Amino acid sequence: MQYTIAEENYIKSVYHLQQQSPLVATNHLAEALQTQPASVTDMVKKLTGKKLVHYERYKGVRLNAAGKRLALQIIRKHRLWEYFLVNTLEFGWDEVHEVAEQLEHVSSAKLIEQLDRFLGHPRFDPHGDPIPDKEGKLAFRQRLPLLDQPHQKWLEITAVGDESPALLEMLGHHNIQLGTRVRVLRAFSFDGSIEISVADEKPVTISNQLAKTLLVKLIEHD
Amino acid sequence: MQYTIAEENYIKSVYHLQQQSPLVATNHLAEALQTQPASVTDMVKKLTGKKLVHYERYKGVRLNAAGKRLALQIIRKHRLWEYFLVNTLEFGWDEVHEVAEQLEHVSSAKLIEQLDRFLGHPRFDPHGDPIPDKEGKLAFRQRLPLLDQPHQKWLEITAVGDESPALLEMLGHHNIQLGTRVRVLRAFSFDGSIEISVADEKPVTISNQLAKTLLVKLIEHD
DNA sequence: AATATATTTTAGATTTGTCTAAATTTTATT
DNA sequence: AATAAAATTTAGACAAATCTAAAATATATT
Repeated sequence: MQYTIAEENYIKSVYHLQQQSPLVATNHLAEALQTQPASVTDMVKKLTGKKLVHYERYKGVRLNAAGKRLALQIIRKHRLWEYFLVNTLEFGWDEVHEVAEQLEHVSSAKLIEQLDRFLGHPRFDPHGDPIPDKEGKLAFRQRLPLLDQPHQKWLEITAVGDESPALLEMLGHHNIQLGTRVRVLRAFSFDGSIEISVADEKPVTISNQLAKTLLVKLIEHD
Repeated sequence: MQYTIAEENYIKSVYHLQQQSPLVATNHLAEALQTQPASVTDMVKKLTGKKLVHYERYKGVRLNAAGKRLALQIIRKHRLWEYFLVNTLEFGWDEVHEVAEQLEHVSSAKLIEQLDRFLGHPRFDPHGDPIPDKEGKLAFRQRLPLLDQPHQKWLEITAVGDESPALLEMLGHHNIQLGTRVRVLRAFSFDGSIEISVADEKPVTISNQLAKTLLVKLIEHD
């Protein structure tokens, strides 16, 4: 079957909100979709009719197996397009979201398979989020807040928790990208900022807020 | 302003139908858009209100300057995407139309400019149709029906008047592509077929129908 | 446990793009 | 020029997705 853009957007939002809690509230969904709760109730009933979600009045919604499959397909398209925009068309990170929101609704299995192939089957998008494969499988990679990491250990930036131009500017300033290696040197209790060394260069101090937004994995030292 | 997909499709259809005659009939548009004449009347009134077309009851529609500009923008997107699908994602000619119909409605000036740049500013799409530039200008190239060409002169295939898999198969069989050079050797009055030499190889006979579908330009012999 | 507050649903309306059937206008035919 | 046929428009209806306001239900507070 084919779904409308509105239906696809609801399914995607339910998926994302379920990462926080397994049952998604009407108001939550309404806020995420920038719409009114009454509209959400209507659409959720429709999606129940189409056997994509499980829903109980006044309780909340969650995706069923078919809904989850669909959500992962849409997310796959979104993230592949983001990868394309950044790596092929030289968009900045912070410019891709809106465009990918549109491209993700283009429906053609061949288009996505060929795009994936052209891009070399990337497993992570430009923000470090995993790109579901054809079967919906997500590659795993640690995404621990830089803030809480042990000192002196080598870490690699794996993802960012925000896609704003402001963050991109900040990272440019500090010479940080996905894949950059850092070490936490010390923490300041005054404002929660931390001192880190970026790519083994001279130390810089970054704010608590930035350190919470950067996600890392622990790496073997070498 | 932003236009809906339906509005864009109407504008594009009016543009194409105007190539045949400057004033487009309601029934003509209805047929092209696979819809009912009554729906066309409604939409045409809406487009008149949005100052994209000039319309007189019972007479017909034509694009005004703004409408033509919009049509060329949409066609630019359509043909750039077709070029991308064929040349980057290795689609066949005959598989691109549907997908490009969807992609052409994605709205992002940067997307199109970067795509155009990535593709190397192509001036003709995979069917030989010109790709409007940013300002809406179309490159000119002769597109004369192969059928009516003088014998013995060197000709180059510049476009095809049809995008079907059947035509693609036919051309594959005869080793003909856009850019291929041919000469008309003789015509048969029995069924209107003609004999041609393809790339100076052994002669082949092609049907009247095929000879009408292939468009050529005259080239300097060398 | 009763009541107040917050959340969610229902009811009824609106917009967009479409439809069918009937009415109108134009074009073609006698 | 009158009439028949074709094309077009109008009128009224419908589905999708949304809205506001009111009603219903759940949760929190005393």
